[in-house]
Amino acid sequence: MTHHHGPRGRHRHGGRWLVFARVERFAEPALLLLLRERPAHGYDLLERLPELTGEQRVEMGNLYRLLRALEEEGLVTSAWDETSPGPAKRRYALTEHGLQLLDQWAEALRSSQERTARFLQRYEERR
Amino acid sequence: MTHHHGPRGRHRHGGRWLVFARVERFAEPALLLLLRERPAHGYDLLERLPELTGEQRVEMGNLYRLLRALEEEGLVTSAWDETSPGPAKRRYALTEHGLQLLDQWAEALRSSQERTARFLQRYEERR
DNA sequence: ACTTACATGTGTGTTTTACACTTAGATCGG
DNA sequence: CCGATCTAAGTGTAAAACACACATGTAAGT
Repeated sequence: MTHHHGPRGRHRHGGRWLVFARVERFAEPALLLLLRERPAHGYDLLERLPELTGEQRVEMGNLYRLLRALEEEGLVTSAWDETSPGPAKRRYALTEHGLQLLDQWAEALRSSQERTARFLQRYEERR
Repeated sequence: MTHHHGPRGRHRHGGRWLVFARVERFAEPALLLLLRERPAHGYDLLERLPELTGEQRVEMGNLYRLLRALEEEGLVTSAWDETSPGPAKRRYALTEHGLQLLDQWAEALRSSQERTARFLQRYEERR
């Protein structure tokens, strides 16, 4: 049974297109920001991400993979949380490098805001 | 010789990350907007796109494919321009559907602006 | 005993983007 | 005339980003 996905940023729904206009890799700066506020484990981050990404829920499989990738790059560290009860939790914390990358993201997002603002201005100009 | 691509939205450069924070599929609304202003052919659009996307040049191979995809979806129409001299030009024009999709994009981009603004606000809060 | 919530993952297909390359008409310098 | 360069439109393909399905185990509630 082959899947039939539409384009990623655009989905047909009730005869019209739904467009999302997401920033690529936005889950990354979102994670870094949440982790700057306080260390947390994956499931916790998964639940708090929509505060930043909008209603759109980040796919959990990819989230865990992303966290491990960030760790490989030295942007976060992790350790099993032995203290708390329940299923084993891997607790992530931001590193100095991760903090720096977050700063870069913030700058890039400000540029993105300006680009989009210019687009919208030009869109409004002659319509 | 194997290629070595880094992550798409992030590239190492001189010891630090360069982050771009691009909106996914942004070339699409950019094309639609340019075509709303006046019909044009691919190469022309290629040169004018950076006005909207920033310095980042849109990859030409993908641009031509995107234009044909837009046509298949009925968002633009095209015809060979017989009149003008030089290499054959395929002239693209926006359709009513394309105009509607552009409107959807504009709305989505406004939402994106708000999301990003919220992110940046939260980023600035406690730093 | 069964279901639900918490928690962390793997497998894999699709879409989007990056990079390399091709073809062909026209124009310009030597 | 010959080669380089600009204009114009593509193809091929690999990597990266993302979506969807599924697996595994703990704990709590009913």
